[in-house]
Amino acid sequence: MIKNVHGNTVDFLGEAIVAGRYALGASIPPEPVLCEELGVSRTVVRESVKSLVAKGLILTGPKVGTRVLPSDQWNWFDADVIAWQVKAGLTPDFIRDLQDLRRVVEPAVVKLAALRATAVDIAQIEAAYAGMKLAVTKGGDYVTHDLAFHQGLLKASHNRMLIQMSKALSALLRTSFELSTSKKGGPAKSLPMHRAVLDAVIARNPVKAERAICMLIDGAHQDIEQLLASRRRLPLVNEPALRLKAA
Amino acid sequence: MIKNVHGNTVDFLGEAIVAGRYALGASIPPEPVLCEELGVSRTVVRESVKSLVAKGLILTGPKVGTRVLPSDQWNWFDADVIAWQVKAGLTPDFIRDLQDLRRVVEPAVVKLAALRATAVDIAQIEAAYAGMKLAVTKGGDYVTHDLAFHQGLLKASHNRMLIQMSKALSALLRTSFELSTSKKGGPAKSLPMHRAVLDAVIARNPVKAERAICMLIDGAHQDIEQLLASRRRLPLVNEPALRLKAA
DNA sequence: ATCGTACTATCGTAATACGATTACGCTGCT
DNA sequence: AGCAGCGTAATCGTATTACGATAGTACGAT
Repeated sequence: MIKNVHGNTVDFLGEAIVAGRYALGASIPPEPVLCEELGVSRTVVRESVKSLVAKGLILTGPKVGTRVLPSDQWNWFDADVIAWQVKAGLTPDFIRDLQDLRRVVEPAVVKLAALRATAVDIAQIEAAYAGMKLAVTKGGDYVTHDLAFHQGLLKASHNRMLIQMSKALSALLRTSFELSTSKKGGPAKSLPMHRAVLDAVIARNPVKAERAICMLIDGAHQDIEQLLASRRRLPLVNEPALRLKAA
Repeated sequence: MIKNVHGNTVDFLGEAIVAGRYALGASIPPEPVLCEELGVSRTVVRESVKSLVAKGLILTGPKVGTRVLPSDQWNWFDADVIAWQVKAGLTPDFIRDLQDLRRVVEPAVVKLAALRATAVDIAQIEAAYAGMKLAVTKGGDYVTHDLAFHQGLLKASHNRMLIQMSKALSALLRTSFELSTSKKGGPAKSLPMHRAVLDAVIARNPVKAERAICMLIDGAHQDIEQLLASRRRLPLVNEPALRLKAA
């Protein structure tokens, strides 16, 4: 996936930082060194650094260099930051945070969606559900439609802040699904629960919708807990990935 | 407040975009034009643009120029974006979104805080409460300590995602307070409610804590609704603010 | 031993040049 | 006259060089 020099550089540095390859001190190599290591001009390095500053990952200053900020100052709802964390390996802490978030947000979202969903919103969610159903009966990509389903709910809440969480929740859902497949009948079991949520939203019944989504979440919650219990260590990606320009 | 050329440029462009001064089309002037208008080099303009891209406000491409993205793709949890929105004027939509968020997040946060707060967390919240009390009895800055109180609760939830919302919620709290002052006895009335929340957290009683914070939120909610009802138009900031370097 | 000053590493900004990409308009064909 | 293919130009992307600004560090003076 070759985008451009800037994008590659941002990704490289972002991944490295999120993966913890640089300590929190005043660690990152000075700009000229990065230029040489990555084989790009200082222009690109600087613009990339600015992007990372904008995402709250680092801090720069004359002579102080470029230092990594504590992770609680990072923009954890930024799509790139999440992607880098996912690529670097989902730490138990991160998953736990995401689970908290989901248990907080999704019930509230479906309540709002039940109150505010437009016909278009519902049509989109219905389409996603159809895709899920098809994937179960005829085989196919279940997770994509599952994500679309939940994203549709987010959108139907008509709240910009809540919609922001889409990327974060997707990361969790994808992980949760990743192991649901290994268990037989995961999708088949969760399908009717999704239907129940959608029906409650269509019926404009917030209470019912909330109950339904909670059942869904609890199921996934158990799966995740099993996952965390089973594999103590999560996979880490380690790639040299220097020389961005070539390829 | 003079930071540096880059910071000023980002702020200028960010404010302009958030304030809606550029339409959604392919609107923003080309880089050379911005250079001349702002009196800065292209280097600065480009780095600033990259920062805004990183925050999801704009999108760039050769020949297509720099176009503003729809606001639901912006990083609404970014501190800068929120600051720009606040400065540009809190639209009713924005306040409504924030209120939704608060009603969703804060109850969940205090429940988690009641379970997870450390002695240090509680000490910090207690200090904030002391500040609030002092402000009420002897006069002083109430809102700062109020913000510290809620921020302390966020931190005590020990969830990175939830902590992120601090900046957003602060914007709402500050607004909510802005008019509580105009009403007599606002702080005096809210003080015991804060105490109740803190006591419940110390007692490690999530249910009680949630009930207490809900009362607090409902009070603020009513204030805000009054505000929205009373003034149909909210103040907008309009400043030419060209020539960033001078001053 | 402590304070102050000079030094130097590192980022900040500017200016210029050229390459890459793509929207737009033109030309030529049907 | 309408459409398709191609060329052109506008605009961003990247590289290079140069110098200014800042802040940490070390040395020297008191």
